[in-house]
Amino acid sequence: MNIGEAARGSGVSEKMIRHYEAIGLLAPARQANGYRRYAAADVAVLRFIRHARDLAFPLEEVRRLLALWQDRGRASAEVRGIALAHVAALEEKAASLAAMAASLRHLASHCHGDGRPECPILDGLEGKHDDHPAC
Amino acid sequence: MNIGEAARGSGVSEKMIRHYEAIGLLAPARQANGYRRYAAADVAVLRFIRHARDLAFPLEEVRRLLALWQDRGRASAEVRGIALAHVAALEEKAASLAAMAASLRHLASHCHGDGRPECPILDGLEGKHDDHPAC
DNA sequence: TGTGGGGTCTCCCACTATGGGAAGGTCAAG
DNA sequence: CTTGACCTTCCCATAGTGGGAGACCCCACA
Repeated sequence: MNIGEAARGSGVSEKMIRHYEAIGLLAPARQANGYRRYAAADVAVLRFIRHARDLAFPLEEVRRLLALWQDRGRASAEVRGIALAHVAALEEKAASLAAMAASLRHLASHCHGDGRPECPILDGLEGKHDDHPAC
Repeated sequence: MNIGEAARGSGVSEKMIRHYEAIGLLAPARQANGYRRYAAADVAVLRFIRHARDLAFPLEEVRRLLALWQDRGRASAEVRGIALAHVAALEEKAASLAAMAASLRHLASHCHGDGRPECPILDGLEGKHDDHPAC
């Protein structure tokens, strides 16, 4: 099948399919006219990549997971190690974002939000209350 | 003061100070020799930017906040609107990352993580259990 | 036979935000 | 006058995705 059908079958855009090929994640065959030809196995690889990306694995980790996936004799311990490290990274980033949200929400909670110019949010960004960070 | 002192005084790297100038967030004076000269007000602007960036405001929103900050007659309602929209965006992203972490952790919890090749994590990425997504 | 339209090819550029590094000018202290 | 710290501009890189241009390829339809 051609790239369009592979895209529809995998849920990966044509652009990204070409990109993944360019960085060596897959190597589809070529037809006489230069078109890429995708076998069912290629589409499976694309789906694997998409699922890994849906979990926000960086492409370099996708590459490692893909290699392990295609290695019949791999030890599941290695996969698990990658996965748990990524879980930790995700949780850390989520916590960091949640902390920012909480801190900004706290600032906003002190802001009247009316037509007047007084604004504790801007004061906070300015650093006015650096001496009273807790409140 | 020169850029180095402004950097130390604001916590913003020289590189980024020049970048912020290039995109029009501040406009320091120039000395005869071509060096940038920063007044205390410029450093205050840089600190404001840094605090906004610490809360992950995109630079385009920093620009709007900066304009409001420097506008004596602004309505705090507009600031509050920007801030709360950003809080919502942060919380949404945090929730999304937390969901990914939970889902990957769930996969990993079924993985022995020993020397054997069986690996539910890779199976999940492959999409093997698309018919039993709940478990 | 010609034409239109849809698919595909390769390139280049854009985005966000940050940093590295090169090649060169400036200035103060020794 | 040299040395070293500081400053300048300019180019490149990162990660992942998309947009678009200009050029083929192929098939159907008139």
